[in-house]
Amino acid sequence: MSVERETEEKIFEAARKVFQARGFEGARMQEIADEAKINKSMLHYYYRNKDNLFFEVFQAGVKKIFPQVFAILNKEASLKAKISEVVNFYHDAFQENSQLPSFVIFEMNQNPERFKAFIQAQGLTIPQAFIDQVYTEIEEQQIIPIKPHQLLMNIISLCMMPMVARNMVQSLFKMDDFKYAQFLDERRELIPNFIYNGILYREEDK
Amino acid sequence: MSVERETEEKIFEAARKVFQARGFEGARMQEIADEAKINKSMLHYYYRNKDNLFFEVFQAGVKKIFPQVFAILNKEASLKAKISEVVNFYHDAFQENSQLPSFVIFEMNQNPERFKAFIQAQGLTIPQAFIDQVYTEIEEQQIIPIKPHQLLMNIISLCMMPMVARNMVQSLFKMDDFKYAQFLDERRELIPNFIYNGILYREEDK
DNA sequence: AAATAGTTTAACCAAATGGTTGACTTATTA
DNA sequence: TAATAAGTCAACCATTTGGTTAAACTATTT
Repeated sequence: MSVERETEEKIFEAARKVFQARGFEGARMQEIADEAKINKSMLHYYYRNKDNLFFEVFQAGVKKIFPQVFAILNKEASLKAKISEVVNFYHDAFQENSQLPSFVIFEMNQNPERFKAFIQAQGLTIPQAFIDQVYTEIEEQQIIPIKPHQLLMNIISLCMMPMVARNMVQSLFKMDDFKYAQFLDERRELIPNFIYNGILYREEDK
Repeated sequence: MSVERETEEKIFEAARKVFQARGFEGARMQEIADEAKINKSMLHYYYRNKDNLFFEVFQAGVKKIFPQVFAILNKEASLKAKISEVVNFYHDAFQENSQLPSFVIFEMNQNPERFKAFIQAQGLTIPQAFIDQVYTEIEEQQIIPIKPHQLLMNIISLCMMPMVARNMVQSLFKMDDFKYAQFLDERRELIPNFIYNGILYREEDK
């Protein structure tokens, strides 16, 4: 690879940008070519067609979101620590690239069948270690009874929703970009406490 | 209006269906016409162009999501009761039409400027009554200190995310439609408890 | 019932879009 | 250095798409 980034890589990066911003249907091959500063034919030379190029971008997106989170859930650590780490991961990973979750979610809704296969081929499943841990902590009366999937859904919801619905929330809450960044940053501490309080077992509640 | 639903209404309903399923860019005027079982020219006769028709659908969507929730938050009731009611509202309203939140959020991201004006013109703001109530309950040491906007963000996140990311979550959790409906139904009870535990003030925590 | 206004349709149209072609240039190999 | 392969480009193409038009049909008004 020379000093100049190779064409294929430039195309991918441009495609990522355009697809994430506009979605599959809204993206134009010409815009991707312009963004990459190359001829439109190059897109087809390297990626054959729009579907292919899109799928590469989508795949890469999914791989950025889930494997790391599942890795964290698989670690040796307390539930509390894991939750904090997941929350921080999401807030770090998508601080700049906040379009990614929205992109993956929307395109997944557009074509569920097509990507279900891919996700399952990748072996992306909620780790058994996490499931076991939740049930253990319930038995030990450290947390209240809650299904692991529900708990994980809560964690993901609290982290991702403010990114996915960013523009909607910014409008409703009348926050500019700076204020919203601040708002998201507050959530790093708030969410883990909120979640852990929400599931903490307490003698006097019984 | 005759026994036959009027053309304009048929068009709107078809447009709603197609735009919500495919998004603005993915929607085809011909598909809307087919869905409404009328000639494509009728779309332009009644709604002038695609942008117009889309905006009508988008507007109606926003009005279905927010005003009712804000009305609930404005009521005379305890915070706990309001939270339960909002959660139930979301789960009732989008049990069938679960595409709506995803649609509004995605299109809002596509064109933030255009719709910011509309949302503010509608006077859609988080009710002052709710804000005051949160601060009052904090002072009375009924709940822990939390900014009202953060609390509301948590409520909305926990309710909407499982609908917005439905297909993604279904794939990851390997749930079929029936199981997922069950999963969502469990959340009706789970979320209010989870939230209220999460913010409840407790002597011994201090 | 004649005239007018509102509604519906089939046939068109221009622009945009994903994709192809064939010539040309640059790098690699023998 | 000649031949071959890889990479790049401008011009082109077929199809799709939002939108228009003008004629026909229907309901309303005078």
